[in-house]
Amino acid sequence: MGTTLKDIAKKAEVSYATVSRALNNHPDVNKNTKEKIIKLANDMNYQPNTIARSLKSKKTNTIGLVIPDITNPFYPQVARGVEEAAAVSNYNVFLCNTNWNPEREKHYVKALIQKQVDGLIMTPSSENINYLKELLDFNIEVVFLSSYIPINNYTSIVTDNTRGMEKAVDYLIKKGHKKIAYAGSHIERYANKERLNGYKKSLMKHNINIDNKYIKSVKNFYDQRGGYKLMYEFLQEFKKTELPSAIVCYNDLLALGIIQALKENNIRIPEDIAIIGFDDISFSSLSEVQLTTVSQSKYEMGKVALKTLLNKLENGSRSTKENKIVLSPKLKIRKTT
Amino acid sequence: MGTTLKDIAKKAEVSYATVSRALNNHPDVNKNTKEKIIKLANDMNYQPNTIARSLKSKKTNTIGLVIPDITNPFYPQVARGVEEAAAVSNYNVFLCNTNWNPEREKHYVKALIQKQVDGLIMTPSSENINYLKELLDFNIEVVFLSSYIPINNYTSIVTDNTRGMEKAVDYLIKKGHKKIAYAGSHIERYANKERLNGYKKSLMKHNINIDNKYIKSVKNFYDQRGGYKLMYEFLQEFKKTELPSAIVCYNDLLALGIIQALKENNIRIPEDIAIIGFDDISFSSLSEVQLTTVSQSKYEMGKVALKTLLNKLENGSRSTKENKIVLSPKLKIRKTT
DNA sequence: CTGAAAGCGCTAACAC
DNA sequence: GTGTTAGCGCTTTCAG
Repeated sequence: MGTTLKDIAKKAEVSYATVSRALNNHPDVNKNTKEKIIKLANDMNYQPNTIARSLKSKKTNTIGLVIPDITNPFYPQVARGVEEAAAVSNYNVFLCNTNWNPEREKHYVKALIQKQVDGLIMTPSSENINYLKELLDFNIEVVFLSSYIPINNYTSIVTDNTRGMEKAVDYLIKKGHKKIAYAGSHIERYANKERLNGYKKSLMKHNINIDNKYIKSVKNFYDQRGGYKLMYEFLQEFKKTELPSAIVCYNDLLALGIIQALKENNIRIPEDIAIIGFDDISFSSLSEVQLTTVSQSKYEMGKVALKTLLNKLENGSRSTKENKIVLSPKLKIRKTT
Repeated sequence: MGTTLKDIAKKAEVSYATVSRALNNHPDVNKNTKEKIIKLANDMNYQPNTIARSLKSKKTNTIGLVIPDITNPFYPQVARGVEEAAAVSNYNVFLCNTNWNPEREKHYVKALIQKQVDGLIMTPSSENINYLKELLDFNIEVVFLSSYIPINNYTSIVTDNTRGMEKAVDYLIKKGHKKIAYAGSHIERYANKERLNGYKKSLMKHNINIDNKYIKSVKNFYDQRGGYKLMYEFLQEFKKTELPSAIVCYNDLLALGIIQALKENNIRIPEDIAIIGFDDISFSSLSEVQLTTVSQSKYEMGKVALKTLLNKLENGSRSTKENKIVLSPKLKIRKTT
């Protein structure tokens, strides 16, 4: 078993309160005894039991990171940002993969609350307000990631989705494209809606008709598989000459699936159809892929989320006035356009 | 503040010991009072403070996952395996990215110990025995991942690296390759050594001379950048005709970097040089990449690691007799060979 | 079946 | 400058 304060106190022949003080750099403690205690603590390889400390202080220096799927390459970057910033401030982070499953998510949030995490950073599996209000009815501090949840005193860290997608479409139009399709994901999700808005905004700005048959959304799988299936839907519905000349995608994973389907059908990229993704996951820049995409600052996003959360923890939830912190996306032009 | 046992006890007009019993399904508690208490607990949205419980029970149902870099696509899969298996058994997992930095690693391990994690799953930043003995001198249960550490009662979950690489080289030789190079990583690491052994084993088996100039290792970066630089070294050292006709790589990331360098030099894959990776990260199967590779069961590995750890926690460190649990790799033949 | 009380390891008033 | 003590929220003997 681990050494405790008492063990040290016994050896040092002082009360254990003194040991506590010595080890916590309290001003009022004799220099000699302090040194003696510190030496003893080192010798005995004393590790404070932070759980006991937390019980008293009501602070665990622990946060929960609740995300849908660490396997989507967007998240590891974010997680790294969260984690590194957390380490700097002496926090540890619980990783929870909800798998887009609200039941699992509830379970996780409960478990985290019971473990007394100081706060939560999450990309919720559902953005339904009532669901979230119920889920988070534990007066716990939460920062949302990549989801905008318009509840008072919660803040969300997001990329400017609309602007990002608008830039992408602007660029396509400048290159002469007229028939541009939008391949979306979770139809009701904030990020998807915003990106779709950006798409529409650009079209309108350029007096191009918004044609609903060019707007499609993935049903079940929010990764390559989804994009792949979605592209086949396009291929079935349209004659070759009616196919869009460009497709902007909700994210890179979808884009990759779409590209695969196109290749299988000997449709050239970008000559026949140009593709733009969103996220800029690491593999989009591979020489083989070279996907044009709207880049999100993933690492930065994680870092900002963590810092925002800590700020709230230290200064109260209203210390961050913004309900939304918006990061700027960048269009990265590569070989698929 | 959260509701506590006492709050419930007050309302229920019983002692809080009774509440504890009722909520923990103790046999000896009156059915009516039990129901009343459970109802009350629900109404008051009672969440047990597991930290207080842990202080008493000396068990936190928490483990630490210490890995070098969640950003390397090998790890998210493993992490998912760990995490999902953990969830099933009601454990939570702390994610720690060491960034291959032993100092950070020490810091993390200490923090985790202080947070009283029940055990650790780790891919250590260094496999030095003395380093690890010092690091883990806290009688804490540890399962190693993808690193084999020959210390009593510790167990390691690994892929059969030697066999995997051997298969890869066997296959190349069968296809007629004679000049096969090995692109390695951390020269002193277990996994690298084993893979290199597999490479040599196959060559010897087929009476092909082992030529040290065909064995190279990455220096600083264990990802694409490393492979990229390494390939340029090859290109500088050899005339075109002397270049190997195939390269087996320590992992997919290196392979990807090598491929990029080859493309830049207009060397065709697989016609001029065939490439085989190791890991089978998700992007290796992309239609653009189609990397032939030795596939590791990453998700499985995480799951097994977690289960092994729990087994040790429940039944003692010697309950897992194997010092090493070995998973079988599979050669996935795609388009780079 | 239920209550009283000790104690997990630590912090922080409060005395002296 | 140091010791005593209460208490964080919970579990678990021990009595009754």
